[in-house]
Amino acid sequence: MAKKYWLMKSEPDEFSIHDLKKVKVEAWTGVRNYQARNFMRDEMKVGDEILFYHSNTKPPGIAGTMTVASEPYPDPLQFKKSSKYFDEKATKEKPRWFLIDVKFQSVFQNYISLDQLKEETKLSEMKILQKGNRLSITPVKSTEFKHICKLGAGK
DNA sequence: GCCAACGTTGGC
DNA sequence: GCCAACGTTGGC
Repeated sequence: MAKKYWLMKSEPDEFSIHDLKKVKVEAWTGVRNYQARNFMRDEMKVGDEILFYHSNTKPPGIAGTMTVASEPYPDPLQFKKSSKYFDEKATKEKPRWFLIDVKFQSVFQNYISLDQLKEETKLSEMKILQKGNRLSITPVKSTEFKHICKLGAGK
C-alpha cells in the first residue's frame, strides 16, 4: 500500500505544532465529523505523513509535519461525561468516534500562511483552499505535500 | 464580532 | 425522506 498524505487542522490555542513537539505523540481527540472520522478509521495507515495546519489564528497556515503513529481506536473522550466531546449515544461496545495517534516530525523553518498557499498555482486544487471547506482532515496529493515541504524548508 | 458555508437534528 | 431551524467552523 502506497503511503498517503493528509492535512489536519488544529487551533494553536488548543493544540499547536509546538505542543506536539514537546509531547512527541498525541491522540487526535475531539473530531466530531463523520467524514473526518472515516479518514482516520478507514484510510490512515501508520507512517502516513500529515501537514499540521493552524486554524483560527493570525495568520492561518501550515506549521509543520507529523506522521500517523497508531492504528485507529475509539476516542476516549466520547465516554467521558465531563468532556465537551462526550457523546451519550456512544457506547464501549459500539463506539461512534475513532482516532489515531500522531507523532511529531518537523516544524517548518518557514511558516506557510494561507495567503502564501493561495499564491501557489501548484496547490490550487487543495481542499483547504476551496471556498467553504471546513473539513478538519483532508487528503493531500504527494506532489502537493512535497511542494509544501520545500516551501516550508525555505525554498 | 460578523457571516457564509456547511453539517446535523428533528418534526412531519 | 424532505427540509427548516439551528449549531459550528474558520477566514476576515
